[in-house]
Amino acid sequence: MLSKKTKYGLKALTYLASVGTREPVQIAEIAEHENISQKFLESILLTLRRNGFLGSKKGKGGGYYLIKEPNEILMTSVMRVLEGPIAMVPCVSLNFYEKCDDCPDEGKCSVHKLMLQVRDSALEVYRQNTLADLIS
Amino acid sequence: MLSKKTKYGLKALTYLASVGTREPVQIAEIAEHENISQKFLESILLTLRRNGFLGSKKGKGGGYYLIKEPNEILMTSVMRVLEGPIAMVPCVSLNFYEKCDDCPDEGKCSVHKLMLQVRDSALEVYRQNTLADLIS
DNA sequence: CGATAATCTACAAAAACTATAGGATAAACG
DNA sequence: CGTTTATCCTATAGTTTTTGTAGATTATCG
Repeated sequence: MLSKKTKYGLKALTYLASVGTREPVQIAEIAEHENISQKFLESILLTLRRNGFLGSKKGKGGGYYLIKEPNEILMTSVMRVLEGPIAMVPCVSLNFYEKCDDCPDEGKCSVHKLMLQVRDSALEVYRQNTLADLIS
Repeated sequence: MLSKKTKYGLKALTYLASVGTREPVQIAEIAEHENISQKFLESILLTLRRNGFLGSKKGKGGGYYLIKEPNEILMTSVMRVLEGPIAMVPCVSLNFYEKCDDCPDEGKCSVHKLMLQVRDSALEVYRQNTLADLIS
């Protein structure tokens, strides 16, 4: 299942992209427009900022804004930051590889074999989509 | 992330398929061979049986065995039973559709748009793989 | 300065996952 | 029969992850 964190994060990014301008948008405005708990959204926007997707401005007239063009924001990187590894198993992860304790030979592991294909197909989708592609 | 339940369930199915015969295989043997907690595996095999993948036999010489040919067991059905819906969001699920509370218009939702593609690509992988394909 | 809005840490509630316990049931076998 | 074997079944406990909430702090604007 997709976490609410990812869902809300994606919606927030989409909203910021759809606004068009680079003017800061307040958390409250995003939260209200997308029906998200403001405090929860707050923490999500914070991680998006720390990972280079958003800029922020404090105080009156402050808020969050996109740092890059929507068509430069790949879903691969967004998903990795919000949802974590794209692979469903660490042993097929490109960026977060880890060997399974229980598995003596990855080459013969059915789970490995299947999840490798799932990872590749998901990766292709995320690579083909930028934030710009998700705006209707 | 793939749950351990799914991982272990897949491994158990693979093991039963690789054995080849339709002779019952004891839980203990599967658990030992695949490095799985026996008691946990027990509950997993039970749900696989209840969902029509396995047959079982009690008492001496008992155990679990495949009911169908490995090439007739599609990963779509295995994954749905073990892991749940293939879609990452209920609003793009074929078998478990549910509308989002927070989303006024699915057609305009960026999450919906992206997850629809992810579902389709995952579905294609699962449809192309039977249990027989996962045996090396 | 006073109001506004993001920042940050810590923590709490809820849900999901990963098992474990222990008896019930059924089959095989002598 | 009765004993042994192995699955069946329910309940529950422990852990981790998710989903938030609280409250004080810091920066900015006018």
